[in-house]
Amino acid sequence: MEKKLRILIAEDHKTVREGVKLLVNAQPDMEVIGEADNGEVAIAEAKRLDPDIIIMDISMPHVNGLRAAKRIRSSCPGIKILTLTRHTDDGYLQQLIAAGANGYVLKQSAPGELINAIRAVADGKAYMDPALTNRVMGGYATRTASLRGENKQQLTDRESEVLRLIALGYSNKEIAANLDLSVKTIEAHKANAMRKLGISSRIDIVRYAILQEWMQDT
Amino acid sequence: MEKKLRILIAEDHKTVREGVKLLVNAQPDMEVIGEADNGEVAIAEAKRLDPDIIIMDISMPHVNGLRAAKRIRSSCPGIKILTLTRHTDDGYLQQLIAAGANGYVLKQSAPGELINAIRAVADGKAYMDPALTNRVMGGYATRTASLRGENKQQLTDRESEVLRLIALGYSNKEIAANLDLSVKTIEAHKANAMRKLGISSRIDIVRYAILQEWMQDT
DNA sequence: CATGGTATTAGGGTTTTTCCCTATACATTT
DNA sequence: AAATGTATAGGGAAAAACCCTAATACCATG
Repeated sequence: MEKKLRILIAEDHKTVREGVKLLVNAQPDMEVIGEADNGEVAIAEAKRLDPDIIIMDISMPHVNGLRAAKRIRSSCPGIKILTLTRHTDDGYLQQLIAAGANGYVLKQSAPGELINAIRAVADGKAYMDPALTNRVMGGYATRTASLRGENKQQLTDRESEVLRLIALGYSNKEIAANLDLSVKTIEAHKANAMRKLGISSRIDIVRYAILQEWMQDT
Repeated sequence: MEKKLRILIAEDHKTVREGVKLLVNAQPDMEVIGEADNGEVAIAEAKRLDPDIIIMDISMPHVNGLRAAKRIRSSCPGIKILTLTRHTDDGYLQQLIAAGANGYVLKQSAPGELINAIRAVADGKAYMDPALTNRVMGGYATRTASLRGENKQQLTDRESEVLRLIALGYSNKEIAANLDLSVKTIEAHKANAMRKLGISSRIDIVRYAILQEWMQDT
């Protein structure tokens, strides 16, 4: 086997960090070699561990991901930086590109998206979450992206609600009783949501839920 | 309906806090009205919110649960204090009783144990986790406790392993493949573990796992 | 050392849950 | 008006989980 991709995770939410680790380590060609819960530690760990790729949350305490990215870019130019964020609507996007981030993935995307992004970035490509491509292109690429079949459909509120309850361990029947709907309806929402995310098992739902930090709210 | 029991959670691990909240709010006669992630905040919130009961982790940063318990006992004598801990073997037990804690529950007990404890303490009774009764009684009560059927059997490593994987969303089949065992064996471990804990659904397993902080390791 | 408890493993048969396909009503967009 | 997407749900097939039982192995205690 080839040498595995060595990955450093910089992310202040422990749960998300663990979720990402779970996902990455499940790939045969990747391994998480370190973690950091703020930008300062991320910079130090980057120097110490010399990972192939850093997965970095842009909103971290003390030194945020943007500043950490700039400093790592200058001190360790060989390390690829893949930024991860919850927000679709923040102003960091242009700045991150300027700061030299190699990729940009939204937390609300399917877990597989992150894996795709890691492979792309490791290959020397730039990676932008499909949901963001439009904005960067000034809206021009809307139709193109759709035609390439790469557009991420986002989940409806009902679908998210159902997935979250499934991740928390409820059966379809329990969810149906809870929301006063037919089990059949729950099944449909679940199936539609999973189709949209391109996932196929309960464990994938749990991973997605952890990335969304759904496991802690309520 | 009677007025609900107003509960304050003092616990530094957010995941556990959220797990307890989930469990407590699922009871029709209880509600979580506040949270604190260290002893200092717990003292302040106790004064501000005047809860009926505080569920307090004894090991918290800054001001630990023991000191917080003492200070709350003196400043707000009407508030019941239920301590929650991971350790069966710490030296705090005697001190906590001296400090005026009304109850003591282990995190590794079944979630239902916590609910029992809350009800007992709210009723003005003292509550001690059955697993701890022996130690307090100087070992004398061993047989008695067993005969009362209140002894908590603790999970074996295999049983814990299986429960944890179930909580993470794996099916029995996947777990069997993972551990190289028959699905039947997984079913047996699951059933035995659930019997020991007195629980009966996947959601209970998830709650238990959250209390154990199993959702973050690995 | 024999006996009883419990841990680990697993099968048979039934019940429950989930999965796949299809369908209707309604809103929005084109 | 037609197409798309959302929310709802049914029928029937497949899969998973559940209940009961049981063999083996180990270990402590009488």
